[in-house]
Amino acid sequence: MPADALSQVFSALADPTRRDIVARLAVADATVTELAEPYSVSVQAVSKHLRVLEGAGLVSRSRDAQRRPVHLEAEVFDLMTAWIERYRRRAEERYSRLDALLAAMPDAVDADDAPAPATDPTTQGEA
Amino acid sequence: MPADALSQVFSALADPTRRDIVARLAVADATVTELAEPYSVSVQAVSKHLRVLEGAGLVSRSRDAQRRPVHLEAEVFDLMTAWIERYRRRAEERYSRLDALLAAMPDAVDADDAPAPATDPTTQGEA
DNA sequence: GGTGTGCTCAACCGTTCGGTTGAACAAGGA
DNA sequence: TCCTTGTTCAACCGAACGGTTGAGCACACC
Repeated sequence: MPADALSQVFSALADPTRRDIVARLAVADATVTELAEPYSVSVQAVSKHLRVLEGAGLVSRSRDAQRRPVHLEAEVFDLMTAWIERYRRRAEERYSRLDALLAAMPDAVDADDAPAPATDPTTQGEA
Repeated sequence: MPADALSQVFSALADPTRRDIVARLAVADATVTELAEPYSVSVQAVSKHLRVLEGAGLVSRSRDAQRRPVHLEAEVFDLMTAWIERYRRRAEERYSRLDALLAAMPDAVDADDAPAPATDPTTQGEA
């Protein structure tokens, strides 16, 4: 079962080796052995990492004789950015609202006790 | 061993339940039982999720009698955004360069064969 | 055709992960 | 004081993860 796209992308990037691979692919396409060279793991391990990255849509592979050049696909990044921005923005709006609230009632408000007016219950779930 | 910050954040958000928790915390702070209510898992499981989110710095917890209100910390998002933007931008630059290259030499260039000029070897690793 | 190279498939291994249940702790309310 | 509520701790379980080694496949080169 392929899990949702966002989960795949985040979990693909949760591994430092995979992030480093992405970083290197951002400067140039590379083959599996080229990618494996700087690490102290087997080529097979890197091949597995690439399969994960490909599954997440972060990377694509073409054919060049025996070689399988790996190419970074930048579009998927937008998926993450969209998710992140959505909730960051919301959180920030909430702070502004809290600031306004605190400004409006200048005494006796314990910040930890705010009952949270729940202003925007729409579009709550992501799925 | 606490793993690097970026790995923790990405891996924390790789779980759909945890992402949903973040989404809900973006609209208002909540206690553990409140957060657990909509899901079909035990409160303990949610408590574990929160520990992961806290470890990643995505969330903070205060005290209110027996309750432990959970609060979304928006700053960590910047860490991810910075990483993502860095490599997305690089990849896009590379496409522009490739476009320019292809425009400059209108014949006989096999895109898959580019030997990768390694334009910016500095700041290659992230750690 | 045979050999070497690049890569993947398959099986296995130890660790981590998400979940469970059961017990414990902490604090307010009767 | 006892009880209930909110939360965490501890032990356990099955599945997934990151890694290994060994075999196999696909293709270029001699």
